Amino acid sequence: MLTERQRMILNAIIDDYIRSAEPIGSRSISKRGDVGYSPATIRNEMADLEELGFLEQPHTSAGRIPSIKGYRYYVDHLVKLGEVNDQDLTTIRSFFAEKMNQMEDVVQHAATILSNLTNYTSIVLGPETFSNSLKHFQLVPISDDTAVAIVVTNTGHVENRTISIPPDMSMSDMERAVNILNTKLIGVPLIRLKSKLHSEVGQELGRYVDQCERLLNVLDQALNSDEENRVFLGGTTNMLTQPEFKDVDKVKTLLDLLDETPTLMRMFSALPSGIGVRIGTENSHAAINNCSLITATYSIDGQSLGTVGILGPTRMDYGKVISLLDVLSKDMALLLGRWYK
Amino acid sequence: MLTERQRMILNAIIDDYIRSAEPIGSRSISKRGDVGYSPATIRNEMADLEELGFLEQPHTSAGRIPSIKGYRYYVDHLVKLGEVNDQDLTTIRSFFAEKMNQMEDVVQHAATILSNLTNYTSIVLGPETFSNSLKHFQLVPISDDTAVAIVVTNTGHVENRTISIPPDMSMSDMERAVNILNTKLIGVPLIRLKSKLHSEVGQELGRYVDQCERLLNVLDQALNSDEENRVFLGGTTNMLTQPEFKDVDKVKTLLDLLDETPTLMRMFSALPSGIGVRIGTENSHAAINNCSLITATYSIDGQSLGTVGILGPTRMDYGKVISLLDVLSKDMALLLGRWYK
DNA sequence: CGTTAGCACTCAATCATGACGAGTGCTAAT
DNA sequence: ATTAGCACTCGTCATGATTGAGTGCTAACG
Repeated sequence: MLTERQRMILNAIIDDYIRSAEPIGSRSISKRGDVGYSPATIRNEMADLEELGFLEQPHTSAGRIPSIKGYRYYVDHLVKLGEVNDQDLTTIRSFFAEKMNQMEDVVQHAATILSNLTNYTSIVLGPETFSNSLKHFQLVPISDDTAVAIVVTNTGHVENRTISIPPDMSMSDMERAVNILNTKLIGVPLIRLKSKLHSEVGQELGRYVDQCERLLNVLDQALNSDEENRVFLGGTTNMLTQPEFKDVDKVKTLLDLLDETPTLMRMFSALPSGIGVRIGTENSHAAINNCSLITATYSIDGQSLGTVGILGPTRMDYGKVISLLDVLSKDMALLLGRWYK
Repeated sequence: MLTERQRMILNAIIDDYIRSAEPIGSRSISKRGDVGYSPATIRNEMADLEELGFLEQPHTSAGRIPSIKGYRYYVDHLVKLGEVNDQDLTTIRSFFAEKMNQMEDVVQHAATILSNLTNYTSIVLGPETFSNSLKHFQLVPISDDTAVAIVVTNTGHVENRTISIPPDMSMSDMERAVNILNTKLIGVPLIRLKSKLHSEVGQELGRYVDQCERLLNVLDQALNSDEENRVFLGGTTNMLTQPEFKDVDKVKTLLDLLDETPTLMRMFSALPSGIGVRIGTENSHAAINNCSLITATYSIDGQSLGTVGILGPTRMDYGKVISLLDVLSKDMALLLGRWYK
């Protein structure tokens, strides 16, 4: 489809544009060591590339900038995935070497590292919990009519809710209820917990415990695990250093989007496993139509758990980011293994 | 110190400036219904007020804007604390009416309400936990060599950490250890937990349990309660709508500050109880030298627990914000009472 | 004597103008 | 097929004139 020379020129333009953020002229390409043609020749090729839709011209007498299609071709055929910088690698390793005693720490760390190394914004989706199974359930009373319900999953994830104890419920009733719940529900995936609670456990519980229904209702409500806490961000302000965000209004729409956890969750739910690249308008959400989102899923024993992602301007260092995400997603999976064995 | 008329004019200027964000001229003050003087008279008074340091002039032929000193005087003597808007009040009440089953939810809600109603940024410091006492301690093993340590306080606050189980430690040893810890440590304030762990419990534990030291070390490390999670923000992007933040660089320094939880904690640690107003350079941190921070502590049974705050431009609706914070801090204390009785 | 009308003055903001330069497209020469 | 040369386009920047909001001062007024 494209001649070798066209590919070379396209590649050069995009590389330069990624660095400079300014339209690239024929002269500057010609002057690069690796292209042995005069500006005029380059110009001809550039005109062709524009006609084919790979380049755009902001205005008549300006240089060319890559179009979405151009970036897409670059990512699919041209970009070379360099090794990750040695220095970056040691940064990752030393950052991860810290003793972390919560899964959330690992995920937040990953987000921070990513944004630090790239100067873009990182979005990391922590391990999903709904496929975890119940490991331990407990009620700790903290006053006459309130208690804390604690749920521990097989991965060590802990959730807690304050619930109201139905009046007239005795201590012994509560203990009995907890015992029944534990024997009946351990090993059940969280996602099936609610239905199982009502269908099977309900009757059993009713036999031994008064006020059973009210307790069930309260628990029912408490078991809505909050998926929203899975999203971790890093370097949200890095975008402000990019020239494409000189304008405060653009910044605001972007930052507002980043604040909307549910929207982010939805964005990440429809991603391919492995590396995924969404360029500009390929993103469904209008607020990031001049951004690119690169994602990589991480998995343990073949089961995909979550996603690490980098959001940057379309003019983004694809090569670096892709290889970085690749390395980091694997390192992260390794680290999370501690909770998953 | 100031004549009645001067106070009146100063008040008018600040009120108008808060609304318009633009230097106020003598003519516009004169045209207001409540001031019965010609522009010339106003000008004379304005010149005096400037000489006294209450007003500033951006440049010779512009109107006047309030100085820090002017705002200070306004806050101390002039501002009238209106009733909170009825509509706002119902917003608060209905927002808080939702059933919330975690203390953090209440605090996050408060931050959200505040930023929504004011269009400024809210910073809320949740209840401190270090004066809480231990209610319940537990270890839940999740694999051969890891377990989750769970700490529940008397206020229902739950913290959890993943710890490594020393090899060769038996299940029964662990159970025994947990029992000892529970009997010895319940009721002890978190802040004294670590020292007590080593001094008193250590020996007792050593008698019954092997590997006691290693277990203690692991626990020791796990008990570093993270004070950082006390900070909740709302409406961080609201600032971007303020004309004083048209400039992306200013936005960045501000947002970077808001990301630094430890700095925020330090800022909030030196606040007066009750309502506090810090105007412009009265704030220690350079990044908010053109902002004002208004704070209100909330307390239960006379004990101050945390702080709600609003960060806005110095040109901020002090009257509205102060009365709003006053109402909200009390409502919030009421709601938190559930966990504190 | 306090208040106000009038007037000269200042200065930021706005807009039109023109020079500049980076870059293009086309054509003709190599 | 490649390239040198040239006319042309258009955004950027500096310049200068214009406008208008606002001031300070002075003299007149009640």
